[in-house]
Amino acid sequence: MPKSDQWTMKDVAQLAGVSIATVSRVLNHPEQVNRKTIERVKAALDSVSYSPNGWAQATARTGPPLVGLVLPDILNPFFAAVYVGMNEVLRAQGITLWMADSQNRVDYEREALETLQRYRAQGIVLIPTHSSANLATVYKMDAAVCVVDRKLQDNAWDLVVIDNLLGGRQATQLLIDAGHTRIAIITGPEASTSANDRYRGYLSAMEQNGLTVPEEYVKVGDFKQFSGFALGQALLQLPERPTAIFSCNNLMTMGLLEAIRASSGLDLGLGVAVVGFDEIPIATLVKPPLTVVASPVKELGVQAVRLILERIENPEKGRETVLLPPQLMIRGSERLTKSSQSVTTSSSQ
Amino acid sequence: MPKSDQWTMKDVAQLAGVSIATVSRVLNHPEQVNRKTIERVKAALDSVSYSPNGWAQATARTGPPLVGLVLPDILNPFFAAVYVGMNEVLRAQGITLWMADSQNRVDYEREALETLQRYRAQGIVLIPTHSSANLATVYKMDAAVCVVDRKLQDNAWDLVVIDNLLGGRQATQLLIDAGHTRIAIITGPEASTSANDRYRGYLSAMEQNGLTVPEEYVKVGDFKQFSGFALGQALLQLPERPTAIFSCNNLMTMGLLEAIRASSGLDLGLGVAVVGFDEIPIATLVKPPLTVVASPVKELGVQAVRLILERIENPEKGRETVLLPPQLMIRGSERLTKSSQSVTTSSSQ
DNA sequence: ATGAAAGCGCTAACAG
DNA sequence: CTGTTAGCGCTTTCAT
Repeated sequence: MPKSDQWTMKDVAQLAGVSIATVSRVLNHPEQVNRKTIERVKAALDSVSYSPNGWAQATARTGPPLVGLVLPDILNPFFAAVYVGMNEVLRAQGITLWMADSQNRVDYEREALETLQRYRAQGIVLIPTHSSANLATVYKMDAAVCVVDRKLQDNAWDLVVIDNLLGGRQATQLLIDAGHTRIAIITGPEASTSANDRYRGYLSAMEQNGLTVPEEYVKVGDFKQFSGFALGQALLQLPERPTAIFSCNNLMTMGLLEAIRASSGLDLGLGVAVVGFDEIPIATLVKPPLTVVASPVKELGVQAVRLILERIENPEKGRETVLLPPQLMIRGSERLTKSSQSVTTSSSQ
Repeated sequence: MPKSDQWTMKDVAQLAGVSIATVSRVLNHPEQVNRKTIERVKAALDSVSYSPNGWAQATARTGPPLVGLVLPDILNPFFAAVYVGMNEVLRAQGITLWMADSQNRVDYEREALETLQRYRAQGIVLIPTHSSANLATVYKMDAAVCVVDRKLQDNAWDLVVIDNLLGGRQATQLLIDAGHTRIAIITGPEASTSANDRYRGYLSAMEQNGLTVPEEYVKVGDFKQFSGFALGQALLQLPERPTAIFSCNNLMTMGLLEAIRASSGLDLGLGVAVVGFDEIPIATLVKPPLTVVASPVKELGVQAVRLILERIENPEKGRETVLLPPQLMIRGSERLTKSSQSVTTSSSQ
């Protein structure tokens, strides 16, 4: 319900019978103003429920503290958690956080970065969509930049990532320790460094244990639920079916579970074991509960903000990389249940 | 990597040997400028990779198109989907979307609203945390306001909501049709109008079918996962245990499933049936797949933006309410499986 | 303690 | 076509 147009300081000044400077003072430095004048101005102020024009304020001062977050998909709870982590510490500092969803598109990502540049953001946290597409744009940023979760090709900025190599290795080792030898992997897009690292961790653990990795055991997904489903089905239909699958992100794990559920003669823990990367909300709801390599997601945001704030403070500070160790949540899905031999018969009745 | 401070139009003008106005022109109305001058200015422009100061632009013009979204919890995919829906249509219009997470706190919500007011947002989409706490603040908004998903006490603004009454009725009827008579509900906080409507829908369906609702069958949760878990456990331990439970939102349904899973002698479809409100990502992954009353979530955002844009166009337009019908996703969890009689014995071995 | 005035970086008439 | 000029709404000297 827009009222008459917006009130300016000039209006208020006129109302209170003072100069515009005085109004500004009661707003920003009340201690410099006579108590009685304050009263009068305040009365005028909320008689029109005055609200300062943020844009004008910003030009007159240096521009307000603003930090931006550009992420690939807000529907992914992983990324949403980064927002939450950042927001918690920024709010305490009185800094505004602006989030943009690039929808995994490099052009949207570039737009978002340019917007942040236009508004002179002091800091930018970027979860890149692609490891090199927007490199040039990022170079031009006048803000403190911190890259999160996925590496850029040029490692010139502060960085906060999960130790994906370690995580991939741990997940795989978990399966090996559970007695599996035929272990498949559903990894992410080649452009994703996290996916690559997890994959490399997998390879390293396999090799270290003298296990072979048949080509058809390596499926490259796109980190979305459907690819987990489709590739999961493909794996389950192999003649030499893997007994364990390592799924490289939350959404694909969901899809994989769906595929397993849809398969005849198989079930989680019955004929096929699973370890996923990333916590998923249903991990404790499936049977057996799902073992995952969980990322300290909110912590990613918290650390990113810390680095940003430090760099705003001291722009000359050396580049820093924070490697957050993943957390093993061992819940049971990494092993087959006793009855797994009888699967085919028991479920076909 | 902040470079020397930021370049202004004045600098560029000087570099190109033209007036500041000319620079502004090549940026905004190039057709009014000599081709050769354009070249020269453009050269200067990107020799310093100039980026206009958005704040200054905003004061000089009317202020750029800006629409805000204030929601209670971005980690809840339901709300995140509203963001996505809004973003899709706003991006097409070249309007910037600013999102703030109120974390379900009225004070944070008020802060966010005031920020939007300061930046002269042209439109605000509000998913309220409380039905009355910030009423006064919302009244003062100079923007086109559209309330989404939860009603405010004073129905003075455009509104887009799910038809919760209908949804509650449908969910309950589904259970009744499946043969249940002992039907419990886990509803949401009393302050939430959606929760109330769903609850009323439940009551109405029960009454209409001549079924009684024992007091202990009505549990009031807080829309978070844990309350679903705790209240679910409480229900399952009742002497006169309900055979069906209607859970009133996504998170609590997750908790409820967890409680069922943790219970001895019971399982989904074995002794207890469930219908949930809101789609959840695991709905198709549990066994039997979960029947839900799903909300067209992105559509909430799309409709909200439509109303906002219409009102910006014509502020005098009458208040509008859009009631989106929920969608029944009948998947099986609303009924008990044949073997449900033998549950207690079969699982106690 | 207060007002006048300059300026923040940019846009948009208004003259030539 | 281009430069001069007057704002936009606010903050902040600099006087008084």
